Amino acid sequence: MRLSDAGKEVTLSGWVDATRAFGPMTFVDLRDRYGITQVVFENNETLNKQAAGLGREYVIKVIGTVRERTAKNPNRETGDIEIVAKELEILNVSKTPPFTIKDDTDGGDDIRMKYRYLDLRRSAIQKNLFFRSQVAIEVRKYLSEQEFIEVETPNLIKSTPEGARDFVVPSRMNAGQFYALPQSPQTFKQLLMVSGFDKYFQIVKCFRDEDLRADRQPEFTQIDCEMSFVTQEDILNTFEGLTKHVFKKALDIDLADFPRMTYDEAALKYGSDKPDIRFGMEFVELNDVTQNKGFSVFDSAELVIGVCAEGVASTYTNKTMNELTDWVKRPQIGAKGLVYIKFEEDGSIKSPISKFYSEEDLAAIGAKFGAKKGDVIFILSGETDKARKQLCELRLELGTRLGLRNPLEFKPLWVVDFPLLEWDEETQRFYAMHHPFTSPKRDQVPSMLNGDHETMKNLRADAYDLVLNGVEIGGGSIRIYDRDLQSKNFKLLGMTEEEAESKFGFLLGAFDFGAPPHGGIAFGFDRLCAVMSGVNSIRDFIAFPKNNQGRDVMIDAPSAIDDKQLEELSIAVNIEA
RNA sequence: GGUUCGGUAGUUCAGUUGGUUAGAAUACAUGCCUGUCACGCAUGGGGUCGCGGGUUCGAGUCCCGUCCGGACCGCCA
Repeated sequence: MRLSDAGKEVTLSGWVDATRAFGPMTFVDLRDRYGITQVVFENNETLNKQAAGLGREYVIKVIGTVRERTAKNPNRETGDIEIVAKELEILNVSKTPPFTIKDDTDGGDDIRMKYRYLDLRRSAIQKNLFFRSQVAIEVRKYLSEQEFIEVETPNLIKSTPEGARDFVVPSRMNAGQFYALPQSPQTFKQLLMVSGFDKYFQIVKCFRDEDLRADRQPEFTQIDCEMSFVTQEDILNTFEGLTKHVFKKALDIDLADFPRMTYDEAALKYGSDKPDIRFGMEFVELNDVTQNKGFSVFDSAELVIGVCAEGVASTYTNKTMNELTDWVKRPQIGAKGLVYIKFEEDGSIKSPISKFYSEEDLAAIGAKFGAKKGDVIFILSGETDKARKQLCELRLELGTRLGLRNPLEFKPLWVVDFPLLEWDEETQRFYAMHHPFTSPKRDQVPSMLNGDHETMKNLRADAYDLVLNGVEIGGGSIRIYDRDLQSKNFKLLGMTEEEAESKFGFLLGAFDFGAPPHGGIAFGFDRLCAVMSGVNSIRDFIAFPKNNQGRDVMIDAPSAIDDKQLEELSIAVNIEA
């Protein structure tokens, strides 16, 4: 209700957000999903008394007249008006809620989750769910216009212990056997391509029984898509279009064309397959200018690599340097130490390694970065992959400290040309980098069919990720659609022919009946909503999320089941007491 | 499996080197108040300091164990 409604008689229902009583008059803030409206009770002793007795979160219905206020409240959208009540009905009472239902609630995560239905009354969370709904609507609109068809695929499927752990569901009618919940509808959408649906999508729940994070839930939602008769280029264009459409409609932001970067380039420049390109600070390799100068740490390192932070020489004191050194030495990062070179404003160069390096040596290192007066270079060294990963973390931390990671600035990019396979030393076998249905690049098919071990390591796939602000929000690939190539891939992944047949026989069988070339992509829908809102945690974009331990503390799940249920399922629980 | 931070009033937190009866804000209750909107003022009730053990004359504080929550590493094709 706004000023234009003044004079109207209205009926308003909602929850009591707050009451302010002044003897003969009482103000009640009435809250519903549209906002908060002030109701005033005056000139009616009975009604006023009743209103003054209302508790927080009582559900009431008020009949009254909209009136322009004498004392307006510019901080509230409804602040120009109030409802002068002539009737009040208490529809329900409420206990005092355990935390305040405000945007800046006093409740901690724990108690908010336990009373999630109250937490969901807060406009901050409601806003997130409305946003999520809007994004879903825009996704459906865009894909429908492109002639995609939404098809539901089953949730009770077959366990495939490749990849993430499955959640399993025992079958009562098939004693001793289990369904698995899908980690993704991957094989079904490929079968839909074999069936000729051409362009498929589904906004779908997926399940993975792995440890959780702020941006990871055991059940989460994907925008799952697949297309036939397409190349990687077609897919990137289609879904870049989808992303732009959603940003325009939901946030009124026009995204520029997405840059593309190969996996190798991302590793080299950012030490990550999901680089945050809102800021520069690209890696520079320093082996040539740092080694053979007598500093044994660098001399013995496989890789010496650094980043340059601009203009921090004067503000980054010894204390800051010690802090950052401790930070990279934490077990989560695992660096042995941190070397810095300060290019002071007065032209001097300061560094803890200056006894090994002459002024010219240090200047030469600086030149590699184009370092100016006032800049600081941070250097890590060690085994190549580790050093890159550690420097990636440091770069992000420095970016955060320097305010270069504005959560409401959006810089998407495609990372392409992922390796097909990853060699695991421990188990002495290959794992699929994306998944076992991913196709190698077309020109690499012959080497995949005939190559040696080293060749396999270097195979590149038509696999791609959509990365937004350092977060992977989508990933996909062109699939194998040839039976022999798929069999070869399963074999490379350490599966015997029998295993491949029992796990994926249905798919291989389908490939015998005219499978079209196809490929697709899946977006993490919860994550997309969170990143678009500039938030790291996906929990407040999910109505009823689970905690770090995978528990729903509101309904107290998971929980034990009756012996009778166990018996029906032919299951015995075996827990050490 | 591991690292790390936390657990004190309904809630959010403070609590010094181990030392009197554990505090604040807010919420709640009662009373006053005709323009508040974080209303104000006054009064009041409210505590298994997560749990168990230990050290000590004495433990919210120190030690060990354990449970719970947050963030992270491993893991997440």
